[in-house]
Amino acid sequence: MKLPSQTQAFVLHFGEMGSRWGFNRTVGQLFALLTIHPTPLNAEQLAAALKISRSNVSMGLKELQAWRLVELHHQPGDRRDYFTTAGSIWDLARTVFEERRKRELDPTLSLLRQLLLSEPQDKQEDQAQEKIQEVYSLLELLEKFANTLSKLEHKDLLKLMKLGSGISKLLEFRSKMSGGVPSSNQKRLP
Amino acid sequence: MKLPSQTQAFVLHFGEMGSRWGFNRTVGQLFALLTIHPTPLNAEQLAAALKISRSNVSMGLKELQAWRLVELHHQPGDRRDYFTTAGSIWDLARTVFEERRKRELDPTLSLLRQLLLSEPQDKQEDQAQEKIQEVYSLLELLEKFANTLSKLEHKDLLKLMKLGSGISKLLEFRSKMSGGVPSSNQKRLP
DNA sequence: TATAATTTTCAGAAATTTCTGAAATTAAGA
DNA sequence: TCTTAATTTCAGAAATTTCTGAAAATTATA
Repeated sequence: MKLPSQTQAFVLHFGEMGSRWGFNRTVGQLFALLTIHPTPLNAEQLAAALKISRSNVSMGLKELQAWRLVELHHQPGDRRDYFTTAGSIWDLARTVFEERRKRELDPTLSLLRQLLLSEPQDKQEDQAQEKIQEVYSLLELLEKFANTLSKLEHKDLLKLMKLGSGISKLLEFRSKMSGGVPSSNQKRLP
Repeated sequence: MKLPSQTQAFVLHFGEMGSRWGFNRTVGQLFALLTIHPTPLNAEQLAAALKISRSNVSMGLKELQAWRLVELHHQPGDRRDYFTTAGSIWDLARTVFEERRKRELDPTLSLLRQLLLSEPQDKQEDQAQEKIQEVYSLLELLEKFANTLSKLEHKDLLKLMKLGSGISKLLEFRSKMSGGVPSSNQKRLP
């Protein structure tokens, strides 16, 4: 497996960035290679192309499956598993976004919820809990917004992302119409 | 420095999550403690409260300064540096968002831009470059959207995040008005 | 059912990251 | 300027994460 130098650079870079995106170097490289390669690859091919051990590939693929980023293929008369990334580039970005939301937000929301249950015993604890409440409210809203974005149809997501500064005008416009476009989350003013 | 158990749990959790959010345990703990504590703290107090070395605190604070998440204070007649987190919870979230965008997106955009400059030498390279172009377009749009969100006024950001499924209705509405609310990024249909 | 091909698991090796203590540096006050 | 307090730096120790090779488990086919 000899990779074109462009592909090589792409794969190595995704390996480097992997740790910033929530996975390790191998997983980053596997993801990049499976994304850029036009056909499905088996574990042996992946190990050869990335010059890493077969077992490391196995673990990496398992991780990518946990992230829902790869899918299995089979060639007739070949019992080895062949892999590609799951869906279009946009599908993949969406999945990464959702999985990261799960891993980066959910555990904290769960802990903060728990901390907010206990009664503060003194002034100091009361102040702390107030701050915790603030952080909680923010993260909860962020989680809801992330979910909204996740559920948006591709067409709408594109439209939204391309709005640029038009967003604020649209929002302003909306409030002028006072309820003309009802939101599911916000009560209409009396 | 004895911390209330709530605070303790909050701080430890942020330490654990730190690595998922782009910093290490110490930085996560420092950030949490400075956020939840009502008054500015000096390095010695931080080291005592978190039971870590003075030098580790120094490095952690340096890192938090690089993230623009802390600010310095001084007490009259005391030459030690006292620290708090910079601004409100929302300010902090915004800063984390911006800094993460820088660290997680910019290096990749820069590399991909570079890869797109070279001429593909064969079919294989051409296919690869096509994929790179797709990834680049997506990330570029994401970067622009992130910037738009960053620049949004707090009031507008809240409004947007609270829209929920109302977003698609608003977007739909907008296209019906064909240019009624001009966007800076999208050409009006002829 | 036995054999062979493939994949997974996992203990420990290797690599990387984080943390500490000692020394160096900076800066304020005497 | 000298002294002392405070902070920073950094080499190496400690902790953590990643990776490998060998063995075990799984799966298909003869």
